[in-house]
Order: sequence, then C-alpha cells, then structure tokens
Amino acid sequence: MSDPLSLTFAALADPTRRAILARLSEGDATVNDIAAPFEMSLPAVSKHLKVLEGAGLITRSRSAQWRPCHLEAAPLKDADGWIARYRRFWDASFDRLDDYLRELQAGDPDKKS
Amino acid sequence: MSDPLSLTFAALADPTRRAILARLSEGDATVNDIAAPFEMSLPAVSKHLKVLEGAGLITRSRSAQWRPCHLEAAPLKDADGWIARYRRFWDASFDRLDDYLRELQAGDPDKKS
DNA sequence: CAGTTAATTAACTTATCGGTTTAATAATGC
DNA sequence: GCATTATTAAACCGATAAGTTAATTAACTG
Repeated sequence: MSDPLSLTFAALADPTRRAILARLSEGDATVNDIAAPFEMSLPAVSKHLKVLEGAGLITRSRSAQWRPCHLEAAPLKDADGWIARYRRFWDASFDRLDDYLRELQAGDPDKKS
Repeated sequence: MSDPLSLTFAALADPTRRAILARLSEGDATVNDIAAPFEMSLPAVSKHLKVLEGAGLITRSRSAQWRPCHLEAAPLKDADGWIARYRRFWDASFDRLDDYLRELQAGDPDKKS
C-alpha cells in the first residue's frame, strides 16, 4: 500500500536505522557486527534490517552462516530528488534556474568533475 | 522522545503530507484550501497538519477564523544535509571533494541555521 | 553425530498512526 | 443573541511499529 518514497522516508525515520546505514557506508557488515553498538536484542536489529531491505536501502547476500548487508543508495537518491525541489526555500543560491540546472547535472551520466 | 531528524523523516513518510508541503510551496493556504483535493475528512487533514507542525515543517498564524499554513524549510535542509553524505554512492560526479565544495556553496549565502 | 555460532521466526505486549464521527471552540456577520 | 464558517478536540477503531523472550533454521566444526 505504501509507495516507495514513503517506505524510504519511514525507514529513515528511526535513529537506529540511520546509524545502521552510516555503518554500512563504511563497508558491508554482518548482522552481529551491525548489532554490536546497540543496546537492543538481535531480533530487534534484524527487524530494522528487514525494514531497510523492504525500502530497498540494503541488500543481503549469503556467505556461509553470515548474511552480509550492503548499502543500496538508489532510494536515497529518490528521497534527495524529492527534497531537492524545496532547496530554493532555504538556499538563496538555489533559485528555480539553479535547481533546474542541478537536476540536469544529476540526471546526466557523464562525469564532469 | 523522537529527535528532530526522525520527526522530519516520519512527517515526510506519508504521501498526503508530502502533497500538503507541495501545495504550500506555492503559497500559504488555509486548512480548508489544503483539505480540498483530498478524499478524507477535515479532522484527518488537521491531524496531518499537526504532524507537520510538530516536525517544524509548517507554522500557522491566525487571520480571523482562518489559520493560514506556511511552509518552513529548515527541517528539510537538515534532512537534505543527512542524505548529502550518501550522495557519492549514487552520483559519480559527487565524490568527496565535490560534496565538500557543494556544502560550502550551500552553507555560505545564508547563515541562519 | 553433537555442539556452537549466525540469524530469523513466532508469539506477545505496548504504543503510535491514520482514519472515522460527533462535539466543541473561535471568529465573523446579521 | 443567533446563525454560519473555519478549525480543532474527543473518543473510538483497526492496523502497524518497535521492542521483548523463547524457539527455530542454517551452516560450520570437532
């Protein structure tokens, strides 16, 4: 029933899940590794991972008895795309034209750095 | 109990509330104006507005018996700031240096946060 | 095989969410 | 004062969220 963007924002609306994504931004990790810093049970962390997976923010592979988690940024890109339309409200340098140009750049696969 | 960022993402995790913000991005509006496009009761919309207000995404003033709603983008800026750290994962043109330069550009013009 | 480690599932509790209908508050206009 | 309009509050409901503990699955190891 929930659209992808709602799933993404809902997944991000929890500090534990945001911390998990931050951890994964430094590299893949197993469930136990991910759970270690948190003062909650392993099943609780497992549920958070399920929410993140449901939102497409992580994927899980299998390696023996471990299930390494991997960050998937595509939904974050979509969330960013939604927020981008409001940038002009907080940043004077992003007026409508700038915003349009930025979206062009973001959507263009050629790499001009 | 919820931190501001969680409140913001939770508020965005509903298509009705996102549509309300989109409407307000075109100008202030009263509750009835906001509710008109939706197939739900007025109290339901009023509750959504309360959630948005609780997240700091809107403010409400009073003008006679109307309560015009106004978009407040500051929490969106914070949400964007959180997501920004992941930009390098989906956009090759935003490597760490580009990201740093972007934040400089975004942070300089108005220093009100 | 038995034992250990990794992770998930099941069952349950408590709280919050998103909606409803009905009632109340607040301001305007006659 | 009384009716009308705008908005919120109260009470309620079903579904979902976030956590727990206990049990289960899955894979490795001696």
